[in-house]
Amino acid sequence: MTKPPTAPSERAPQDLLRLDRQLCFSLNAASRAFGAVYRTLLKDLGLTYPQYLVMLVLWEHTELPVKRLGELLRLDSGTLSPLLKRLEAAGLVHRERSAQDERSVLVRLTPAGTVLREEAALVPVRIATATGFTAQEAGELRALLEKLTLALDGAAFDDGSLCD
Amino acid sequence: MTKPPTAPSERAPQDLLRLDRQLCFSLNAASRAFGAVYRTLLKDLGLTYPQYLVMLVLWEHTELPVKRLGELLRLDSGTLSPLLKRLEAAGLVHRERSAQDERSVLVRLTPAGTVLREEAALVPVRIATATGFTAQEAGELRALLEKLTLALDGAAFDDGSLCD
DNA sequence: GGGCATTTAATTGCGCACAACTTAATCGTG
DNA sequence: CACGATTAAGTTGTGCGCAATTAAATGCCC
Repeated sequence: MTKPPTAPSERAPQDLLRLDRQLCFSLNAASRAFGAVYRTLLKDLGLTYPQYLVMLVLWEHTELPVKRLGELLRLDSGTLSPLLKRLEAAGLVHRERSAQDERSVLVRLTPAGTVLREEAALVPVRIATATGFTAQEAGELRALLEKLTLALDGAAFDDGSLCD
Repeated sequence: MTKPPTAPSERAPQDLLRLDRQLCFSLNAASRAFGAVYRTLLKDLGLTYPQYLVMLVLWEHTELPVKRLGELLRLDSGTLSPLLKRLEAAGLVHRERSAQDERSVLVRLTPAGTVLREEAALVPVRIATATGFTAQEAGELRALLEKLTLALDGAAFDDGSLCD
């Protein structure tokens, strides 16, 4: 039942397979658990979790093109276009072609979208409570996650071992 | 532009909002970055990332009911049923009603599904390389994620502040 | 200025995640 | 044994994530 401590360099393939499963899986599980808590908290606001992320960006920037929104959230137009269409149907955002560059579409908060910020003010507090994390733990976790994301992004593009 | 250091107990709502965004978002981003790397690695095997997770469980347990599979992966039949149907169509698993309990469906590896394990052997190694993480870092991250998941699961169910 | 590559959104198609519901088998209690 | 409650899978519908494609505007270079 107990696993003998093994030096990293001597790990057997089975251990790697297990370790791997646990890391990618625990990340997946945590992400979905987070989503579940957000979902219950956001139900009253009529927002999904990804929609909430978009609103968070807009509450900081007020108006910005879809392109920039996608860069900030790591999402492409295939995801954002229908999502923004739903937010527009809900009356929270307005979309219009940029006058300077007619290819670009500017997303802007409506008054209703701006007001929603007040109603959403409690969400982060409740989330922080739900995690039970201290600021140190949260910071530590974020640092690890950002390091991981950076490494994985790099590997996906310029690591030859992945693209054989 | 620079943020003055503030004691956690005195954080203003805006800071909480930002911190919150960064934590849930970095988790989301890392999870999707992970998925992207797996996707490229698994393309040759004809597996999606969730399908790979199912196969990982099956490679350990050989045969088990859908119910148990769902518990291990935190997925319900709404997700697993069509996924398993696709794995069965690909010839990797076999499904049949349990004789003991006709409500239950047993999922079992086919010979092809068993053989696929050999082909998948390199995946965890490449993933480990892509993360660039030491075993310590990976362990530390997993510990934080599991603690987080546990806290979030608890909050979703028995925390009154979430269900008002 | 004309023609071609690039950029930006939108659309289409597929698979996953989840809620709500349906169906069928089993359990429990009288 | 009967009958209501519970349990396990499957189905349906909605939304997200992403690849691939399309359409339109812009930039560039001769």
